[in-house]
Amino acid sequence: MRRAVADVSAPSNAWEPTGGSSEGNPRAAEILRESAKLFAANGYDGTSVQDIASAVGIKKASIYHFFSDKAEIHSTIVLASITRLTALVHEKVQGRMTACDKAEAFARAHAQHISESAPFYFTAALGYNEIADPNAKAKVQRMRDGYEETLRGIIREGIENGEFRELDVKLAARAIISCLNWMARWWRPNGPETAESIASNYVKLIIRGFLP
Amino acid sequence: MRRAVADVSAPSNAWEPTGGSSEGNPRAAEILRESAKLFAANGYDGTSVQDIASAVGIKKASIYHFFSDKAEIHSTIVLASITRLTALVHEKVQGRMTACDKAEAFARAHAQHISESAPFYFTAALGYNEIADPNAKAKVQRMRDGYEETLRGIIREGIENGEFRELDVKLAARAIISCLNWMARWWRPNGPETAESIASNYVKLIIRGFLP
DNA sequence: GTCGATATCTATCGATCGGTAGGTTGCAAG
DNA sequence: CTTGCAACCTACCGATCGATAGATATCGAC
Repeated sequence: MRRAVADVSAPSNAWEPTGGSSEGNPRAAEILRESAKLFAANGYDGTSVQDIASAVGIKKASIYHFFSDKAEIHSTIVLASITRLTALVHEKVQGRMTACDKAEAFARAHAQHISESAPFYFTAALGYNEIADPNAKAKVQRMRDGYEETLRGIIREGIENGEFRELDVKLAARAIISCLNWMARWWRPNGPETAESIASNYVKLIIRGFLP
Repeated sequence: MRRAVADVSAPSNAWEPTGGSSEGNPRAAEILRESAKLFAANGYDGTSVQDIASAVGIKKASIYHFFSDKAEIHSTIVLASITRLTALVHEKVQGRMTACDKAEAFARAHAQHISESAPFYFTAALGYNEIADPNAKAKVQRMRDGYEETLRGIIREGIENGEFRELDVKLAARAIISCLNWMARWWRPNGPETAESIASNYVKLIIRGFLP
């Protein structure tokens, strides 16, 4: 069966996916890019290795020269996405900012990743718990936990310095992340609003409920 | 491939799924219940008709006596879920309540549906845009739109009567619904918190940002 | 010019899947 | 006692899928 999951037109990625067998190999990187587009559009099971090969313009067997199996392609994409996401968050959230500004920077970093790497992000967001390989799955889980913990730390900081009232940190972080994650289900690059402005507005709205 | 999507132990449904070929047929209803469990746990493509038949305790071909194909089983489940959800919302949100109370009742109705029909809800929430049949898909889309519009109406009401400040109604409704929908990705019936209390706390937190 | 590594190909396998054809059983109505 | 139909069965088909085996092509190093 071939079911449409998302209609995604991919921008070219400025960053290079790392890890797996793709390290510095342009053809492997191309396979990852095309696979991400197809996974995002049709889902993992809705994408055959033949589909990927056709998109790249090579034969199916050639795929197996670069990746040991289909699952490795998928887990490499998911890992690359979460790696890039956490890197962006660490890059944007730092230094002397208020907790409010940090929370907004956090959301903007997330949104930047969405818009600059939509196919990778959609593949990861919609299928990050569908990873077969236990090692890769554990690594992704650890990175997602660290990512969520970063936001919790920002909120805790805001409570400690009096910017925010006493509140349930876990719930508050989860609310913001839920909004960001759910964007993968409805936001599309060609839509009227940029991902960054939506994410920023989400945080501004929700953070008002954090104030004393 | 068989990938785990969710670990769901299903409570028995108090309500009867309607529509499709299941109308009042206990065996058809059983097929729907078992299918919902499997779809929620392994996804649509991760569930074979043979899996469903085994779970019910009959042979594969017998499934086709009650449903014309696998897609019909799926769309019947999704339709039943969204139908039940909107019915619950209409039942709980009515009469002379403040907009705040209505919003919380809205979220509680959503959460009640999650906890009383977890397999149906997970199947619908994770795969409602994977419906093949255009008619069913349009119907589901219409019901989801109406459901979201109900929440927008509540928020607009709150703005008009002064409970809430002027705010972006679309964004605000989407924030709440994002939190509720994302619960399908992490909340499990056996967890420490009830779906109702989580949903209620989400709304209480976010709604503080709505106040003047 | 030869060798070896990398990249790609053709051809095919075994398994699984959704779905169908057509027979069998059991029971209720006449 | 027979007819008819719902419910279920056995057996099978055609298509597709992920993956493999093994041949070929390209090209830089020596």
